[in-house]
Amino acid sequence: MRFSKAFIPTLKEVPADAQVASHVFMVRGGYIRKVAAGIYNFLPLGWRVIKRIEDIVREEMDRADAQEILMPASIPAELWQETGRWKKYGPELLRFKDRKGADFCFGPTHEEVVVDLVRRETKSYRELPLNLYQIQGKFRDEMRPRAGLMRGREFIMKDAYSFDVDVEAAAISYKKMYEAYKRIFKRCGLDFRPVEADSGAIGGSQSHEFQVLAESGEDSIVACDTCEYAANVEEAEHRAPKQPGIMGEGELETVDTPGTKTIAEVSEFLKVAPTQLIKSLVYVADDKPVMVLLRGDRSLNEVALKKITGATELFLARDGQVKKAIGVKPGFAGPVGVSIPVYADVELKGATGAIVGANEKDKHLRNVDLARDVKVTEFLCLRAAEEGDGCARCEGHYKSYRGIEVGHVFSLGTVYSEPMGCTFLDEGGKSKTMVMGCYGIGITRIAASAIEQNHDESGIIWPMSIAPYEVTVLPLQVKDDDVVAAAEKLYSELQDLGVEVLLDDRKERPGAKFKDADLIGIPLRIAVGKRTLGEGKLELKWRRDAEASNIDLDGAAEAIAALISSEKQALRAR
RNA sequence: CGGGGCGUAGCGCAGUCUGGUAGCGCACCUGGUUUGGGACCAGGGAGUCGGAGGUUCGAAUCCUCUCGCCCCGACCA
Repeated sequence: MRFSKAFIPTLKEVPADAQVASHVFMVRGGYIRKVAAGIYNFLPLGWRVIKRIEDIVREEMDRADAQEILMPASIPAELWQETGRWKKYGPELLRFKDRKGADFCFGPTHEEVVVDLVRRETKSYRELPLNLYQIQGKFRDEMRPRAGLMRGREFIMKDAYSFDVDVEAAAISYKKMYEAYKRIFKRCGLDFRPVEADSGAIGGSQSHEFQVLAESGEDSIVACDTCEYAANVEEAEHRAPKQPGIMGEGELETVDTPGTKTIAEVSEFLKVAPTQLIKSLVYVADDKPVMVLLRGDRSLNEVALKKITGATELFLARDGQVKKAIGVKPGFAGPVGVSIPVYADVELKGATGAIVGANEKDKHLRNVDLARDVKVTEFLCLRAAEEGDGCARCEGHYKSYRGIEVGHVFSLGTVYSEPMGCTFLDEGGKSKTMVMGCYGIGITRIAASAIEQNHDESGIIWPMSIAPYEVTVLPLQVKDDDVVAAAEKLYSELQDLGVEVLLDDRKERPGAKFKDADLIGIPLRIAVGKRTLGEGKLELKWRRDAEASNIDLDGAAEAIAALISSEKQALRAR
């Protein structure tokens, strides 16, 4: 492609609504333009990146025996009513009516449609396993779209659905997808971790998120420094401590703590560390109040509490509900003498000398001995994991990271196949329900996360595998015939070798071309200038490196093509 | 959905408090000089001041309503 003919509107200034690197550079580099909140145009460069990512995903999905189909974006409400999601899915589901007034939605995910397809066409165990996938625009009316392509409302997703005869077979399908995902993200040049995720209310047996490690990520994850264990902090288990988290001595006493409602205020007022306090939280689990005890500086792992209580709906109690349950508003709530179930974090087992709310306005209790003074229903691992905690699986310790979720694999069991009657006949002629899995990849989010992970102050640094072009050729003096001729020759030779090349033939000064090249982030840059041309050389620079080097003009195209293909091989082999 | 902020030329912003000819930088067009890290000079085109209503002799500016966008939070197969 010739830059002079290309639709690549680059910007010098940072758009006011962009905060994160991927958003800033994709707008400045002429990759995307906003149409509405969370909805974007993909310009030629942006679309080339998406297509390259899609190609990698297709290759690996096909290799894992999945078959590509395309389902509609518009889905009739009847299908969603069958599974009850028409009611359950909130305002995030974009609903609309056709001219006859029939309800439709713009599919945010396609379980219903694919199950409907498979239940009609697949009748025998001989046809299973079956794995169908599509790459398609999805719409989710997010409350708060943000950060460009990182969290959009309309976005491109690869979604796959597996159908198996039983749980064991489904586990094999799951594993195949898990392995395919690892290959996909590696080939995209991403530094990622598969992490254990909440399989929660949906009921499946397992679930993994694929998280790209990046400071700007929305998710918090912990990963063991010794073994392979990594998990979303919403979900992470951790090793119980050997010693109680709070120790002290003294007589149980009531102290006045006027107006101190938060942990910080109480610790400030009593001149003790927050670690000497016990945080008493009242939650409502399916309409029943429960109390949770944590050390003052910890936070709750809500998923763990959900599992323990078996509740499908769980939320922090409002002031009035707390008052009703234990007779005092939050701020002075405590576990001594309450009649609702009390779940304490294991860290508090054997705790003495703790400070808790007195269940009386403006009063706290000091020197509480949990064993002596509190009726604890159960000690459990309840707090959210933090950096430095002991690993649940080995003797290692956790490091914490921020992550961007680019993929999610999920075993669904029969959650959809059961209500929709997706069955088959087994060898004995008996009707059975298919066991499913679903597997998503955020195609557009991969593009954003690749930039989050690979950029500097000047712009993007694309991995070779997903870059819009593999090499850019810059003729530096457009009025010098020798320079132009050499650049044109190299350009056509590279094209003949099948290299994706962008020739910056614009009548710009060298500085402007360098700046745009850095911004756009094509991994290899060849500068054709009269300085080096006189010695029969071209200047070659990797976008990721600070220094350039010279290569011979003779055979340059072949040498460049070889560099590109070995770079791509390296990503595959990683 | 709660809190905060912003809508003025394609982009970034000033002007709004204190009503009185709509501005600056970048980008764009023309001409000239420049040419290895976003050149310079001269000239030029471009804005229903988000929208509707109101107050006023007069509204970008004051009032009411509304729409859009951004940030924080809550939420999120």
